[in-house]
Amino acid sequence: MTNVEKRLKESKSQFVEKIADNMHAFGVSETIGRVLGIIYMNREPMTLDQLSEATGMSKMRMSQVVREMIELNIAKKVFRKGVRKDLIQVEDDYYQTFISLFTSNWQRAVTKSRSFERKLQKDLETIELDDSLSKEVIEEKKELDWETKEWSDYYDWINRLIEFFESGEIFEHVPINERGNKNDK
Amino acid sequence: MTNVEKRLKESKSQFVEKIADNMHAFGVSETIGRVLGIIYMNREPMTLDQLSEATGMSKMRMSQVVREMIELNIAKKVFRKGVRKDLIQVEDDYYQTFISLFTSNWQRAVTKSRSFERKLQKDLETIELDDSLSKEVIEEKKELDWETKEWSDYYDWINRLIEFFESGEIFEHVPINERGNKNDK
DNA sequence: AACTTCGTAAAATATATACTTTATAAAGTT
DNA sequence: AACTTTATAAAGTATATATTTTACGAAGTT
Repeated sequence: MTNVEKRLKESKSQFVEKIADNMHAFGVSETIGRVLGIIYMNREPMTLDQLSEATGMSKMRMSQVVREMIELNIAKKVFRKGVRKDLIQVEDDYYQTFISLFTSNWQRAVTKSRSFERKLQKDLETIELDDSLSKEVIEEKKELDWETKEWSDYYDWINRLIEFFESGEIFEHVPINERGNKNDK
Repeated sequence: MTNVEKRLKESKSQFVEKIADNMHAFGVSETIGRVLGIIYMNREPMTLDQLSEATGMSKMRMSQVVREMIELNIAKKVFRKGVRKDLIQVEDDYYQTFISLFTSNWQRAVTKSRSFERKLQKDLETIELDDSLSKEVIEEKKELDWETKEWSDYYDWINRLIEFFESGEIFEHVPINERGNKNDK
């Protein structure tokens, strides 16, 4: 391997580390970022064995990580005729990866919260107010009712925010700085 | 304490747990969310001692947590005449909290990345291409140059996204579902 | 100046998260 | 049917993150 080749390889691996680091900052495990970076730089889908080889981690761990990535919508399994092993392909658009990472996270939070919300609201509804209660207590009840509604609106907003990102509308208002296509450099 | 009062208190504490849980899902420690919830529900700024009492955690931990919250822009120390202890107040707007949480996180990632980006770009610039190199190697060098620029654009986009959120412009496109003011319920 | 009160740094401990090993089921091959 | 290959579940181990304990300096009080 020539000196230039060595240096390019080194730069490439630094780039992968940068992707890993970036994604880690955005709340997923560093390994997820590293695997994404490795497949991205490879330009071709990869198998669990190849990933295991490339990361130095166990195949089992790769299996776990890939599953997480699929849940996050930043990877998918692809089929190729004659190949028995799973081939994993990743999202190759930085912006889309960013969006998937956050919206799937937000979505999970919304879903989780909804059922709790209903439960709390039901609880509050069954609390009967009568004249024997002090002004302060009645006031507090009202505040809690109000907070619950407010919280519900908040989650509604997050839902609309998710849609705003996933539909791509965000790019109309925060446009990508176009630099031409990868293939006409 | 009457039965109603007990149940209200229970609902209130559940609400705090919900805030904690929600914020945990958004990448900060559960304790940060709990502290925010506690101060929020208290409607008044609180001291480290009060927080320690309310959470059952050490005062030292409260000190650490509050500092993190201040860095995240979701809390601040307020001064009150005659009070020596620090009084901690929190952001009381759900939407603003959401925004601060994410933008400060994104901002940190951008800052961290910028210096690395420059370093990598410099490295790549010093790699000289000459005719002895294969077509593949030259192609690979070009791809890396392209990726570096692409990555730089991506961070630029995140910066503009941060501004889009922090300026409040986001609310023009994903409006809050108005329900009137807290004080006219 | 000696004495408190308060906040936080540094080191030690506990808990949660990331990762590996071992074991097993499903599908493909002989 | 016996034998491989592949993926993943369950349980155990290691590493990272959250939290407490101990200690100390800065500012206020007597």
